Amino acid sequence: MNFSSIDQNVAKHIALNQEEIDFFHGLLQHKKVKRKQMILQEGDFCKDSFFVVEGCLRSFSIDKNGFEHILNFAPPNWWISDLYSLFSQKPCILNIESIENSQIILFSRENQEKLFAEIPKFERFFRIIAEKSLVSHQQRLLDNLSLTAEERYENFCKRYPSLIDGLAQKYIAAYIGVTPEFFSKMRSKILRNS
Amino acid sequence: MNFSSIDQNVAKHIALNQEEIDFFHGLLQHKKVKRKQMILQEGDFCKDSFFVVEGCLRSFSIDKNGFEHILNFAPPNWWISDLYSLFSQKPCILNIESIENSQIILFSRENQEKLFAEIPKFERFFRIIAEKSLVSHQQRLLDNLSLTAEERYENFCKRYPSLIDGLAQKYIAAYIGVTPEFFSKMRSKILRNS
DNA sequence: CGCGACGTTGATTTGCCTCAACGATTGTGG
DNA sequence: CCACAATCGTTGAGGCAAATCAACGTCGCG
Repeated sequence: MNFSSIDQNVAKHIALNQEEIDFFHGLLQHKKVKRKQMILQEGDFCKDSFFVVEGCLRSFSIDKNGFEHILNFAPPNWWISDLYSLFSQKPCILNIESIENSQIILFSRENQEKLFAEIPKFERFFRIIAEKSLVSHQQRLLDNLSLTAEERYENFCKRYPSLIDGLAQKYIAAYIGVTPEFFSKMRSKILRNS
Repeated sequence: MNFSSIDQNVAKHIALNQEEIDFFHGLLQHKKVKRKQMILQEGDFCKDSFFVVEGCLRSFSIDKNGFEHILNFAPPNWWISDLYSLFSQKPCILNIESIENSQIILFSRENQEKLFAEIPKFERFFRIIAEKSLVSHQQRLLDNLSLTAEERYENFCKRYPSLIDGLAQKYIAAYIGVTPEFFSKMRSKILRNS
C-alpha cells in the first residue's frame, strides 16, 4: 500500500509530522478499477472523494436526450467526486467512470470528518483544494460564455496537456460542449490550416 | 457599524464566542458604494473579498469583442470577489460593479490570513463556503452544456428569485449567455405562451 | 426638453446540430 | 488467427437556435 502520491499532494499545502501522516493513511482505502468501470452512478449516494494515483477517471452527467456532458477529467494526482451528493447527502447527479485501468484512493466523507476533528490543519488543505477548483470552474464557465468551440478546444489542450492524446475524441467533444461530428470537422479544419 | 448580517452568515457554519467575534470584526471594513460604481477593474490586483449587506453587486468579464459576461450576482448576504486574482496575486480578469446603491463589508486577504492564524475554525467556514460555491458553479456549467437558453432562464429565476425584477434584462442575458436581443424575443415568446 | 441607455422587432447570417451513410479500428469468440 | 460485431471517427446535406445588424420606440434623468 503506497500513499506517496497523495502525501505529496497534501504536502503542497500543509506540513504534517509522521504521526499525523499515519493517522491520515489509516482513513484511506486503495482500490484498482478497470477501464470503463463505473465507480459512481446517477442516483447512488456518493460517500467518497477519489484521488487518482494512476490512470484516469471522468465525471459526467446525462441530459434528458441521453447525451453525456463531461464535468471533469481526473488524471493522476487529481481529486474527483460528486461534491453535490457528497455534501448534501442526496442522490448523485453525476456519473464517475474509469477511462483507463486505474488505481485510486477512496476517502470517505465520514473519515474526512474524523480527520478534521483530529487534525484541523486538513480543513485548510481542503479549503485550498476547493478554492483552486472553484477558480478553474469559474474560468471554464466564462470560457463557455465567451469563446467559440475552437478556442475552447485550445484551452482544453492547455488545461489537460497530458490527456490530449490517448483520449477518445468523443470525450473531448463532451467536455468542450460540441457533438462528436462537429468536433471531427473542426479538428480536420484545424489540421488543414496548419 | 453593524456586522449582524455577516455574523449570521458565519454562524451558519461555525460557532464563535464573543471574544472571537470581536477579533473578527476588527478585521472588517464597512463601505458604501453607489449604483454603477466600479469596485474592481480588470488589471487591478484584488486584495479583498466583499460581503454584501445591502444592495447588489455583479462580477463579469469582458471578451475580446467587448461583450460582457456575468459570472455572479451578489444580493444581500452573498460573498463576491475575483478569487483568481485574490489567490494568485495576479491582475484581475474580472470586473466587479455595484448595480444598486449598496453597503458592503471588505475583508482583505491579509486579514483573512491573520484570522486563520488566530481562529483556525475560520478555515472550516471558508472551506464550506468555497465548496458550496463550487457545487453551484459546477451545476451551472453542466446547465450551460446541456440546456437551452429558455431552460437556463428558468434556472436563473430559481437561483436568484429576489432579483428577477428590478434587474435590467441585459444583465440576465449576460448571465445566461445570450444576446439582449435574443433574450427579449425569448421573453416575449414565453409571455405569449402563458 | 433632449440625450443616452435600454428594450423591441425584423431581416439576414452563421455556428453548430441532426441524421444518415460509410470507413477504420478495436475487441471478442470461434 | 481470422471473422465478425461493436465502437469510433469521418464526411455530407440539410435544419435550427441564436447571433448580427439595423431601425425604431420608450423611459429616466441631467
